[in-house]
Amino acid sequence: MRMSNGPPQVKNTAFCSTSSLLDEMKLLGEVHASSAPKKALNSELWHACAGPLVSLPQPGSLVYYFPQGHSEQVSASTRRSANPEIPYYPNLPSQLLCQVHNVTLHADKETDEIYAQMTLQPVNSEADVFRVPDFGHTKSKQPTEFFCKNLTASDTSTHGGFSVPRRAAEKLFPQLDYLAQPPNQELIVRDLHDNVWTFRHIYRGQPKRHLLTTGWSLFVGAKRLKAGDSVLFIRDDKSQLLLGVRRSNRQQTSSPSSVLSADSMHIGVLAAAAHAAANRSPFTVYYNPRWQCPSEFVIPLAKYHKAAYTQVSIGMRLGMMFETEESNKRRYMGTITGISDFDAQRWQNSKWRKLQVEWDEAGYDERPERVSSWEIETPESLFVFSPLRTYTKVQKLGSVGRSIDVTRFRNYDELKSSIACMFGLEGRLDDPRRSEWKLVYIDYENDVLLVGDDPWE
Amino acid sequence: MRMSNGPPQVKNTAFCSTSSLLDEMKLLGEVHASSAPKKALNSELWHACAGPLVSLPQPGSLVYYFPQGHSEQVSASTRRSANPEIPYYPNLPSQLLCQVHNVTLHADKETDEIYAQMTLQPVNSEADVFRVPDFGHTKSKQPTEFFCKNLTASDTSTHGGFSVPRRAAEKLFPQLDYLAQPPNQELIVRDLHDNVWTFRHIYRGQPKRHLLTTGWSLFVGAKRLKAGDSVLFIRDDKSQLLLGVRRSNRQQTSSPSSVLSADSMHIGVLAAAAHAAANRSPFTVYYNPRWQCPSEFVIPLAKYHKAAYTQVSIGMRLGMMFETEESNKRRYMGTITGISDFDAQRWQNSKWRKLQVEWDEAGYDERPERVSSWEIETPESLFVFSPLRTYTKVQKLGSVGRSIDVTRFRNYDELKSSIACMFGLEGRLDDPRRSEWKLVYIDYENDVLLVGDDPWE
DNA sequence: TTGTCGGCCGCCGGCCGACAA
DNA sequence: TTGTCGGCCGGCGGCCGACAA
Repeated sequence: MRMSNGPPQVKNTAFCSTSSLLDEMKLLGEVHASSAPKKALNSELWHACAGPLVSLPQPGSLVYYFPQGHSEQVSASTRRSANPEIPYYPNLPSQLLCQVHNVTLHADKETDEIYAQMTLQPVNSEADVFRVPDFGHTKSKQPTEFFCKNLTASDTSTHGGFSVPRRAAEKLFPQLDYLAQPPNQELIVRDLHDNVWTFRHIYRGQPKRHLLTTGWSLFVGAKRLKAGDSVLFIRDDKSQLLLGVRRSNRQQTSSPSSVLSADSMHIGVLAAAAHAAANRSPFTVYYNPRWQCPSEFVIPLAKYHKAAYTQVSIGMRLGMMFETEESNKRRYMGTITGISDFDAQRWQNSKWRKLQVEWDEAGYDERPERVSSWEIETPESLFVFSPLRTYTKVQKLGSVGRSIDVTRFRNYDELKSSIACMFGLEGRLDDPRRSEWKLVYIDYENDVLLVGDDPWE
Repeated sequence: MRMSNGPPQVKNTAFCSTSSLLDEMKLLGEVHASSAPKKALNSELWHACAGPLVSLPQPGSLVYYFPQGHSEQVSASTRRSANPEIPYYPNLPSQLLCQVHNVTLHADKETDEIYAQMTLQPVNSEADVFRVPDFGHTKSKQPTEFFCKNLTASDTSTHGGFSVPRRAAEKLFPQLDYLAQPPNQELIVRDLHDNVWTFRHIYRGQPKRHLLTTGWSLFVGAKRLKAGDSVLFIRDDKSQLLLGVRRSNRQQTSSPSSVLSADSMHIGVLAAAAHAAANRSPFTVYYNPRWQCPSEFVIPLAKYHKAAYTQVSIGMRLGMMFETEESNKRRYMGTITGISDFDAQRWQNSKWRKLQVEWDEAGYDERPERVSSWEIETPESLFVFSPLRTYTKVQKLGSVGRSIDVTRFRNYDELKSSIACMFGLEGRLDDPRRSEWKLVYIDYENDVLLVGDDPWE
């Protein structure tokens, strides 16, 4: 990583930009356009719409910002890759250490497409960190009271209503009075924009099933849902029903902007970051998790450091999580076939998409040919002691595991021997035949390491 | 105006960027996204939708590009004015002499909102001009076979069809067979995207009137038209019917971009222009004529020079054209109350919006407090020999006038005496009582000066 | 000349169980 | 368990002239 030196008056500018930052924070509580005050979007619902793989950095935390990744998002939006003739910004490193100042959740009024706005402030090192007050922003994980259904032709046709999967209705909806003839109730549900939708929920037919009838077609029409799109329901902490929409990839419109040319947008990304880097002043980015190239370009430091613990080499096997069409996680396996600069011309020695991968399953459904080291799991990064296919279960381990602070360790060996000591497993961690402790898993988002045996077996 | 000096190897870079420009031109014939080949939009229809006040520069011509104006368009789109903390580009002058390389017409697939894409190449002076081949692009004026109607509640309700103003039906639609009972026909009409719409045109009712019935509601639904929006019909050179849409100002949605922050967009505008200026390389801008701040930021040289001929001073009367709610031109009168830098901090000595104006009619309907000298008409710039209120008629004079090349003259006096000489009017042009030649009018778009008497009186 | 309304008719939106995947 | 279909009923989409601005 290239480090750019801050100007001599770093302290001063940092102070200036901090006060303007606070102004900005006040503004953020208010409106984007000048209309009625806007409530913050429901975080659980936002994350449910975002899918299981999307996580956002915590306000106050440190991240690396990758201009290349940001530029890729612009390319995906404009459907034009960056013009090679746009100017160079020699003072802009390929990764920029930043403190996250705030993260706000948004959704497009028209399409319900979710995105996040982040304000990042470049810092020289962790020592520079200005502690921002905690605005009560808590990490929101994928809700457990959740279901997501891919809409069928029947669900979206004008001919009928919505067929509710049985488990979903029983887990999420208020209990029906099954003695009534027929059993039915009125559901009151809110979407991301806090619009209220009411649906008639009825249990009828031969055989019996749960259906949403009256009110459903209004919703389909308003959101312009098509077969293949998904709807999801969650119950929030006040056990209010909420619903969201995920459009199929095919449905992604994202018409080219009529505001700014693709070139100017790419230049804007780079110039804004370069200016912020030079002055240590905050800058604002939007992150659209559900677009074609879903690589995050704001990487939490802990997640980034994971990659530093791991040695990768050509021929090494790797796993990587993707979202399935049914909105679940699924790990795809592959082999590292090359390690090189993704863009040797413009971003020499950048860590962005440095690894070339050949995927075991060459589905027409596109997986990237190039990935970054922090996106993948390697045998070492996962401390493999058991077959890879069981890992998804481990990620549900949570409470039965034990945790230690990963950041205390300077390298993999220190970490490993400390784990072994902690659990009385000296010498046994490296031996795949001793399987009392089958699984070890790092939860990078929470900076903790979980150890436990497989509770499912 | 500040002039920035080109680098020593100007010739070289100019050559390089020219060849890339030709590549770009080839690309422009193809698609924006990678789908089926796209036909060029109908220019007459585009201009009809744009309204009577919008004109675009000719490919190959010289213009001044104003970064401030471009930035204002971004502000209008994001509804956020430029952050004062965005970086300075000391090498970017407030106006940039450019050659227009191409102009392509576009319309948003979703909203039919029109916009134009222009590629501009900065040049040092007129001598630098690289003559681009003429792609047969001809200037398209407001079509004469044209009508535009503001939609009423009845027009857009689901209850009925569209009431066609009588003159419009008789001038534009194919003649009905008035012997039929009732007289009716099927109209086949295309929109900007070349979609075909068919309407039943019927002449019925008591008293008789022209109506569009079957097919109309589909169109209203698809375009999401509301009362207050306008539709317009034109007949092209092959006497095909075309129709377009103009949304009411109230209806302008333009939700904030989820791609780039407003700051990054503003920076992108400035950095792209600065880079293009430094390298004399082409850059691309989008111009959205129908947005809130409709000031053009790409000004034809002839129009710009007009302002140089004219002296403005505080207290001077001025006229300026605006579009009325009925999509007609209307001149509003005002008084110059100040002449000063619009943004003395960032754009010192810029000519952009240098004039402060107090308008005679302080309608709630917003007219700008500040304008640029080339946007206005002053008594001198119009060579006033007759009351202002007749000028709109003169602009229809066209063929009965005579023309001379305005650009030959270095100042107003030279121009005036040459006109006088040309028409044998020495000494009489300045005398308001000698009225054989009542009116003199400059058609800035065509670089010609028209002289004639008022054919309407 | 043309905007809005009441009247009226027929199509399709929408609720139902049958049936099969 | 749930996707699709045929049946069937009623509300509203949509065509009409009356009437008035």
